[in-house]
Amino acid sequence: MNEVTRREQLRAATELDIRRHARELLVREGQEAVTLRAIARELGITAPALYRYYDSREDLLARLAEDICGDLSTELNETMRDVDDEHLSKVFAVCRGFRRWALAHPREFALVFATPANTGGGRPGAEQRDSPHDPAESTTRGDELGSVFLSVVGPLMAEGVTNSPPPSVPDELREGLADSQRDLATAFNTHGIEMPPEAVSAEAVYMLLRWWARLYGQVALEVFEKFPFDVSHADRLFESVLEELGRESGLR
Amino acid sequence: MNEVTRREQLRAATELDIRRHARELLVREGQEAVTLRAIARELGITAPALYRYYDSREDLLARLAEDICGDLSTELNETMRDVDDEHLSKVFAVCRGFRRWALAHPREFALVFATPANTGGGRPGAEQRDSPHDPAESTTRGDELGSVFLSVVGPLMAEGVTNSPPPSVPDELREGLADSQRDLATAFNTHGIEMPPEAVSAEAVYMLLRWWARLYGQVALEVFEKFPFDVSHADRLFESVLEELGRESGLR
DNA sequence: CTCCCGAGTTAACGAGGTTTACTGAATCCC
DNA sequence: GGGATTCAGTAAACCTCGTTAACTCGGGAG
Repeated sequence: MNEVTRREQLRAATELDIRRHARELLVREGQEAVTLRAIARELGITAPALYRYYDSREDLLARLAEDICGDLSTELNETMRDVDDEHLSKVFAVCRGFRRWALAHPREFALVFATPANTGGGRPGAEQRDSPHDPAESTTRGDELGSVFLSVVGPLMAEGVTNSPPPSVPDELREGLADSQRDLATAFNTHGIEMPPEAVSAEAVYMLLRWWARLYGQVALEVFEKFPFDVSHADRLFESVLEELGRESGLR
Repeated sequence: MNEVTRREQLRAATELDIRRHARELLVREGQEAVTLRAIARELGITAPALYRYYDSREDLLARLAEDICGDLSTELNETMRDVDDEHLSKVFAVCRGFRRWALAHPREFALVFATPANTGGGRPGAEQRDSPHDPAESTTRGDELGSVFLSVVGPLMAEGVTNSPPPSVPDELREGLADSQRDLATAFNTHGIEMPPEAVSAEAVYMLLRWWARLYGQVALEVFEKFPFDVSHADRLFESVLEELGRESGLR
């Protein structure tokens, strides 16, 4: 009744090895250095062998991106462990953790958060393939990261803290946010966070979007060094962004 | 006294052709499709011939990025022509124009605004090369875009409008902003915009940073489709970001 | 009329992704 | 247990790519 056969065990092991080495190459030398042949070389096998595990280089990179999301998730979760139970403290901790991670792993950040999502490049219908990996796993890892964010934002919404001063979402937007409210509510359910549906208000969604957009913008600009001039005081600038966000969201 | 010889004329023409075709490939099929051989093929020449014009593929891509900045600049300038003379209107117009352009040219956007800047990948000292192009031109095109933004922000600062309600820059930041104030002041000079030095206040710089970070974040998230859920109402969301920025900056 | 500069060519190298046909060992099933 | 089967891995090959080196050959300069 050994559900996991020896073959599957070995397979899983080398699969892990492949991604470990791929990851190392990505970190050390950048995305374009993540080469099937280079990975195979470091593993002591030949390049075509990798096709037993992945459909193509592109496929491998996509899987790598999922791994990265997973690792970022666990890192953020660890970060939050050492933080007091104030909801806002946790939100701040996650934001700071995200920034720290992005600055420490620029290449991973670029791969996961700034890669144009197949903008018309691929032939349509190139999505489905009956290929060597569990399709059930595919959505899991990517959403793991969302789970972290949700788990930190959820409590805020549940307590309705966000509504204390309504962030005044523009009327023209309110209607458009309805879809997102539904999406977010089901997301909470999916991730096992109990959430009264009325807590997912338009204001809450609007707040969430603002947080993400500003956090992302600030971090991406730092990672890509695309500020209009050198910002030597990036740390303090980031802190003031957080503070501002907290204030505007009616928190604390 | 014909300063521009026939040879130079031809050279400039094909150089333009090269970039035209490179650009087309970038737009149609993405960055990795911009291949020396592909460009040469479309031009009816052979790949090594391109080395008469560029040091390497990387060099060509860098030059392409500058071209793109230039085109974006002229597009933004044209956008602003049809806008009334209210400073705020112009700022909004530039922001909307930037977003429109980014959504219409995702690959160019990715190349120029979301490419990790050689993060330790290159060997140090690989910067200078005595190569086939005018070095005086190199800084010009990239700054052209900055010029557009400055030309629209400048008037605001000059009139001191931004100070009406001081955006309350945190004390810890004020000191760190001094460098940026100097940078910005010299940038105004460089771009031929007269600007009283006292107008480049810490508040003004802080405001500028916020505008850029939020504009960039919102646009990049849209381009890369990295919002946590589908935002069908992206247009209205963007408008509300602008409105919020205007309000927070004490404008109008 | 020469000489030469320089745009463009051909040939070649090494590296990359991917496919095809194969080997040989582990597994499965009777 | 033993043959059939599955499957990780190999070898060879194909095509594309960036880049270099050695050349051709025409227009401009003296």
